[in-house]
Amino acid sequence: MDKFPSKVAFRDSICNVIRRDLISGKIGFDEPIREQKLASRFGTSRGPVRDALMQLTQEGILVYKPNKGVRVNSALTDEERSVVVAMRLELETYCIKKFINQASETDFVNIRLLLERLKTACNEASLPEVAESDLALHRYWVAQASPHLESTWLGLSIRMIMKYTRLENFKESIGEHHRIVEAITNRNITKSIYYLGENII
Amino acid sequence: MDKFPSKVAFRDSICNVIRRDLISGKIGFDEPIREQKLASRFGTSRGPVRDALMQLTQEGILVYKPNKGVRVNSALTDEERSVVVAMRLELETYCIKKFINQASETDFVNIRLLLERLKTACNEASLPEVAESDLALHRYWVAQASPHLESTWLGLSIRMIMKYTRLENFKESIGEHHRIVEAITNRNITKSIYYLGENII
DNA sequence: TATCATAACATTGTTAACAATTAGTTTGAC
DNA sequence: GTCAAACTAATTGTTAACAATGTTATGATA
Repeated sequence: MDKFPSKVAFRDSICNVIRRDLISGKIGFDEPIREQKLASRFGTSRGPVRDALMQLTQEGILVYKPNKGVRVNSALTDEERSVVVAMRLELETYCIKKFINQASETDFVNIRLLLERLKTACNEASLPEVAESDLALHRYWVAQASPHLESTWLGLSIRMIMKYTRLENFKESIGEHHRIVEAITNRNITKSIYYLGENII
Repeated sequence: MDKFPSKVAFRDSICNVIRRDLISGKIGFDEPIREQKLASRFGTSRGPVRDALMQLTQEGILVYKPNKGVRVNSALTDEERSVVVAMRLELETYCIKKFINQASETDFVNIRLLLERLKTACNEASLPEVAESDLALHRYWVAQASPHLESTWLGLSIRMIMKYTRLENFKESIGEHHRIVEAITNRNITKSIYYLGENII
């Protein structure tokens, strides 16, 4: 039975676990997802599980059919994915600009920490962990710059990752993010956005 | 006590009603939303209401605080709104292109019907009804072209509307949509997208 | 009167039981 | 042997009760 940090709501924790299972391929496309199974896995009742599934449905990861529960959503087409990429780039570009203008030294410390975490994950070659720390890093400046749009951003990013990860070239990923973080901490907007564009494809 | 078409899930109906209340200003910003109140209004228990609130939270309309429930999310800043506009335009442009290439005569009949509904609403000057039929029209080609991205699109569109409606100039709205629909039924991609860009601002 | 602890209340979080629906399996007529 | 109807099991949908948390009102004390 999985355990959680105490204060976080059940549903969020369940969401995170399911996301990880999806990224790591533990749950296949079009595979049905059973509420009771998850409930016993997490040691809760079906209530919080339903909340979590509802949330992931809205994120576009899962798809819901009345009286038949949820299943993993089918993958985006290549065209759809490129639209999603463009939208995410639009959003994240705005966030990075804003973040660079408003970031404190503490923020820079934090993103360097997140970068370290990503590097570690890459070196350990653990795909779910890489995906998670990749998202966590990007998420940091998004959340700082525009909490309003954080959930929008998350939805886009998850769907991008689920289409095909591109996260298996770990070395590249380290380099790309190192460049981005460096440019940000130098408050160089142009370079930051350029490197971001190279990363988000 | 509000009533629903029988086959639709409770949560979706509740979502729709809340969305309408928000657009029409019935529920103010930062106003708390009580589960029990909604439950008795809809004649259900709190369960389905919670599902609906969860869904709207993920849409970005509501915001959730642990143990304190949900409240209406604060409005986007002007900058954030323009980012959302750009994203929606990106997405909907793709959908219209695709829609024009794949649409059947039935589809054209349907969007003409939806256009009529919008015109009627505009003439009756009922803001919630205008907003709803406006969304319904756009939603049609989005859903046809890319069901995968429908919920993404909805989230963006709702947040746009909530910032400020721009829907009070009913006459303009009729004209704009008339031009879009005409261009689409002529399968003229260039014009369709041009008029779309004039409409989504 | 101002302040703080405490008790009443209101609201959300969780659970388990029950209802409704769907999926699967057996039965039986032909 | 095949198909359909009836039955059974599995799953989701809904509900009401209870637990945990947050909010407000009360009252004693200084």
